[in-house]
Amino acid sequence: MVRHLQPHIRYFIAIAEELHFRRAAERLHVAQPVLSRAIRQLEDQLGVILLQRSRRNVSLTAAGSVFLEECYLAREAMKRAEQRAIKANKGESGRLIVGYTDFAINGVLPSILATFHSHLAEVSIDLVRCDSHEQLEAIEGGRLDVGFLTGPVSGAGLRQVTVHEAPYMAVLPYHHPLADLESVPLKALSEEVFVLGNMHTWRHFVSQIKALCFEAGFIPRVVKEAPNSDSIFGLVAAQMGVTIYPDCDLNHNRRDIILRPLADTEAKLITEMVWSSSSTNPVVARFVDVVTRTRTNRVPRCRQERGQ
Amino acid sequence: MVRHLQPHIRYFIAIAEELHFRRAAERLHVAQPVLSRAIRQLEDQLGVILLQRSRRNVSLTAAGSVFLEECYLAREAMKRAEQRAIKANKGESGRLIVGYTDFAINGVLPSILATFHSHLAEVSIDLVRCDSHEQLEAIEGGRLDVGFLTGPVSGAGLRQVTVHEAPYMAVLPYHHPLADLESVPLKALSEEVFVLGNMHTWRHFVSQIKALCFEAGFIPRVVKEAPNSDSIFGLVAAQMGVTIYPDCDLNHNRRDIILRPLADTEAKLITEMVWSSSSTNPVVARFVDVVTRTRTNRVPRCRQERGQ
DNA sequence: CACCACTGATACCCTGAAGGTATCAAAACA
DNA sequence: TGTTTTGATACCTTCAGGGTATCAGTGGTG
Repeated sequence: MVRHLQPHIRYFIAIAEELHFRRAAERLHVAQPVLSRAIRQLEDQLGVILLQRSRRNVSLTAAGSVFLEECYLAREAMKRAEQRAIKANKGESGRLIVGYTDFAINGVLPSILATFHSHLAEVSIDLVRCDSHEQLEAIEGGRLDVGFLTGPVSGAGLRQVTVHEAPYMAVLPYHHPLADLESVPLKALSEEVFVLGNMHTWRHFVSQIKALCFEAGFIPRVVKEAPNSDSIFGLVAAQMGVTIYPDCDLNHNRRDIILRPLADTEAKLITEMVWSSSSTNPVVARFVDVVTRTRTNRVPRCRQERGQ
Repeated sequence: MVRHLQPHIRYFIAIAEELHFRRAAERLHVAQPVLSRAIRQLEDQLGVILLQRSRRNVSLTAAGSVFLEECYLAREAMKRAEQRAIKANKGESGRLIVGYTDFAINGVLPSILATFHSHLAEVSIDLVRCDSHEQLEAIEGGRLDVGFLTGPVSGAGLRQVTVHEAPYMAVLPYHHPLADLESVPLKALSEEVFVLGNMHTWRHFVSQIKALCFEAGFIPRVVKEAPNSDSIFGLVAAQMGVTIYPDCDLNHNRRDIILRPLADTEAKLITEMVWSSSSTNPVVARFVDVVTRTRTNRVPRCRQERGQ
């Protein structure tokens, strides 16, 4: 144990507990005169008599009692400081700033965080809702420790692990003719009009959708851009158009839209956990470690059927 | 300001705040190399890198941030310890064990304590209900700081101040013939039977009542001994007898008994504040000081009349 | 009452931790 | 390329803090 309090304080505590200079000196492994002097100095500095000592008896004064209690608190505070620093160094304590997208928070992130919390309850996690490209900047700039964002990701100094892959689904209004099919060929959507997320916050995702359509041989006609998932689904339900969306929990809560797998593509929306390889925060390594080791537990999901 | 934390901690705090060794050194009035070494030693002792320092930049590691926060707490704890010790020495902080009797707690004590609390809120007062003679023993034995008890008091090493004098009153059942008088001569009670407190807890008080009667030329016939004030008044109301009781607030709350001043005596029940002249607790002196300086404010009391 | 055991305080010495000076090496910048 | 500025290193110095010897009351004991 490191000794961060002045020796005077340690000595005072020992003497106050023993109420005996020689015994306290033995306990502290110092010579008795050392204590006589230390207490005198302490009392001089404070201008307060702490110990009432006669030739035969040592007792605490009222001020000494008060000081002793407070010294205990200070000593505990100092011990705690050491221990927390050591734990923080091992990544077992501290703070972690985690970024997430809508896809992540509606997908795997909650269970990941719950798992991590059960492993290392002393780490406090700050969650920040942040678009994928903003997260990447923040991670590179050191403002974010870990990001959960839409891949693919490339960047020097970034490390990543895929935490989730969600197949793309066709999202159709309830009475749309294509909803009769078990699965929807991507090309079948070429004549449809699309509702998509706007380019500002959905940059990563929308450009992937567009690439997907391009590969299938058409350019999607976007009639509406929406800022968030609810708006997109609402507009589809309102028969403003169709859209393509990854298969995540969020979809299955609505009864006014139909989801169908895409037939002729294996493309998936990839959610990556990303962190900086130059990160100095040990909690990051710890977090990544826990997440990768427990990554296997996926939440099973049942297929939605139209009509009841 | 005394410096009770190891210099290392003070240095670490300064550097963490300045994030600059030279500036921190200036602020601390030490040479810069001192800080380089102190931090290295601190880090060695903890086994934790606290400051990430390149030739051009100093920044806190994650563990360093944690340690800094905890160091602040420890520093505050230590400052607080000093200040409380100094205050305790001046009697402005600390603990006071105060004894009281039923008469005191129903008389002047509440306002005295309220006044003291408004003067010195940092003193915590432990109140102990305790009979007069037990209080005297406890004060002499150092187990009690101040007592509020029934006088007169004599004892070497005891100091005292009279905080209240209450004239004795005749306490009569509601329909008692003597209740017709404005004031009751003590002798008129010589043929009555008495309800008094028992000798165990009411020793001081009962012996004074008996002395009073003896001076008036009779020995009171005690038919009932009761352990507390409520019992005494209840027994009087039940026409078991009369009693003599000091004039204090408690009396005036009952409608089934009548209080009349005693006509032919000036005797009063004296409540003394008593403390040990050898007391080492500065709070005692402070308390006594506050009480004696503000003793003048007595609570005025109106006379009770029979029959609405 | 003389004696002894034991207490905390004092006097004095010594060591090493902590502070100082000079300087270095790397980085940033003009 | 030279200059400035940074934290680190080497080495010297000093005094706070630790040690030993001893003192001076105190209380118990034969």
